[in-house]
Amino acid sequence: MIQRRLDRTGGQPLWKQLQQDLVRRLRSGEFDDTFPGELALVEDYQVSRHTVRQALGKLRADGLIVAERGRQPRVATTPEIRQPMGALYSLFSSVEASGLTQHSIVRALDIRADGVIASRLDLEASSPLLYLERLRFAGDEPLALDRVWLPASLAEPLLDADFTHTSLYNELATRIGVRLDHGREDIRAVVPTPAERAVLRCPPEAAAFSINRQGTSQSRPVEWRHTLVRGDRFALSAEFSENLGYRLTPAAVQHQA
Amino acid sequence: MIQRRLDRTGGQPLWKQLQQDLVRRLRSGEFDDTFPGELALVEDYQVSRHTVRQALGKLRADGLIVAERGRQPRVATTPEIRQPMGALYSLFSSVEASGLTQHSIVRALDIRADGVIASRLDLEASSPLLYLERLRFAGDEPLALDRVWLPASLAEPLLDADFTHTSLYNELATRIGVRLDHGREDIRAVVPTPAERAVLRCPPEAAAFSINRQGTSQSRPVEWRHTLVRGDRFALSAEFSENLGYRLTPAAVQHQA
DNA sequence: CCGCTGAAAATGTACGCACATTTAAGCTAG
DNA sequence: CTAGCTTAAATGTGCGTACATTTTCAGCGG
Repeated sequence: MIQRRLDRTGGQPLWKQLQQDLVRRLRSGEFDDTFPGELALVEDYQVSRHTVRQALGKLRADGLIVAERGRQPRVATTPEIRQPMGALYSLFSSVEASGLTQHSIVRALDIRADGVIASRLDLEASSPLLYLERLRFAGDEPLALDRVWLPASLAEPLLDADFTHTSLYNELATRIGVRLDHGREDIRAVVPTPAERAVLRCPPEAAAFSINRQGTSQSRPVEWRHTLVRGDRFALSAEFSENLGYRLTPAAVQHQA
Repeated sequence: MIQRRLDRTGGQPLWKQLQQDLVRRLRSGEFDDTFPGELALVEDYQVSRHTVRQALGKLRADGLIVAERGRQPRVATTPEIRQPMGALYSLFSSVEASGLTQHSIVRALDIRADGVIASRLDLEASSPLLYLERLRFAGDEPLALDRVWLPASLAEPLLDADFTHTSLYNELATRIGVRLDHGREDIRAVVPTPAERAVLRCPPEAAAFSINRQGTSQSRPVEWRHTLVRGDRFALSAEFSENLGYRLTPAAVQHQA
């Protein structure tokens, strides 16, 4: 094993550097099979076991690894169940879990200006925005009508992207290197308008979720989104406890209306 | 300072005993002015500073105390604002925050049996249940129709409680000593039936949230609840980030329809 | 009386050691 | 070849030490 070096000039605590380096290596998949033991890390990084345990303790507190007596630490199953995206993510992962395939019809993808939306993104009213409107399907049935506005200065490279099968966040991450780390959303129960009902092919007596959402990346507003989700087949599901707080979980999806 | 004793027979780790004792003393209000320093605890409990730090580290991770270099630890302000209750709690606290007063009309409070609900509470189908049905108001307008079932074996003392102004959880905590620590809920968007619409005084074109929820206390199912919330004036609001996960926040309430 | 300085105190970091307890692996006997 | 035992290895607990860094406070001088 290669001896790894840490910065001992006192800029950052050794255990913190070690923790960060382990997180990095862990995310790279290096430890998918086996996680190194404490003594191995002592050897590799040339620090005391005390320091190693301090770093591992933090990783354990974050739920990245699990450790037991006499047994080597292992990478926690479902490493990072971080709820990345909120209610929408929960809904779409519910569909995924139910075995239905998802795809979208792109109804619009262009650059336009909208003063109201721009102000919600902390932009000048005249700022150009990339606008993406999709009708999202779960299986053969429409699931949601999704409209997103992003600053064109940031998102213009996505103009030629194909959004019929890939997610916006995927494209944002891979092509622009922007990852949402914070957001806010409002969820309302509404009755869709006749026009919306026609697009979503809802039965006449169905309600819907209306979700407004602002996503930010490093404190900068990156997206404003409005999604209308059919309420007759999809539900939000959540679990909460003292330790874990409030967590959205994949819900059951009714295949047939 | 009195020397305090810990059990050194190996039943439980010293740091855990210390942690639990400190939590106990902390909750009793003993440390409201000043929290003892590490060295003081070393003296009091006759353990090493390492052990004391291990216990304090846990308290700090739980957010009970805050510590800084060179400064004595202090009891954390707002000790535990844990999101206790999920979507419903969020909705009702939104109303509270908007300045509207809340009260309820108790439509039913009795003991009855319901096989379906009982099975959801992991009880025999014939088990008696305490049933509470309330119409909850925000200001002068109905907000939600709330129906709760609890095991009668547990909740029977609540039969003579007055639920027009106090919350169920309050009564559960003070009169029975049960506090919910875990729960699961489904949130659906629905169109209320004409009967429901009449009770809630909804406009004809309004949708509603239908929330089903099971609450547990120490792994034992304690309540099953169904709440129908008017969707024309109330929304769910949430914030999410990498650090804090998904947190429901009080939303704005529209006073006028 | 105010402000500055320096000492004392407190926590943070880092090292070392020893032993307990549990798991995993290897080895032996049947 | 398998079952059971023994041994090695790994983590958990607990103690000690030393020094760094920061805050607090007392004392001193202006």
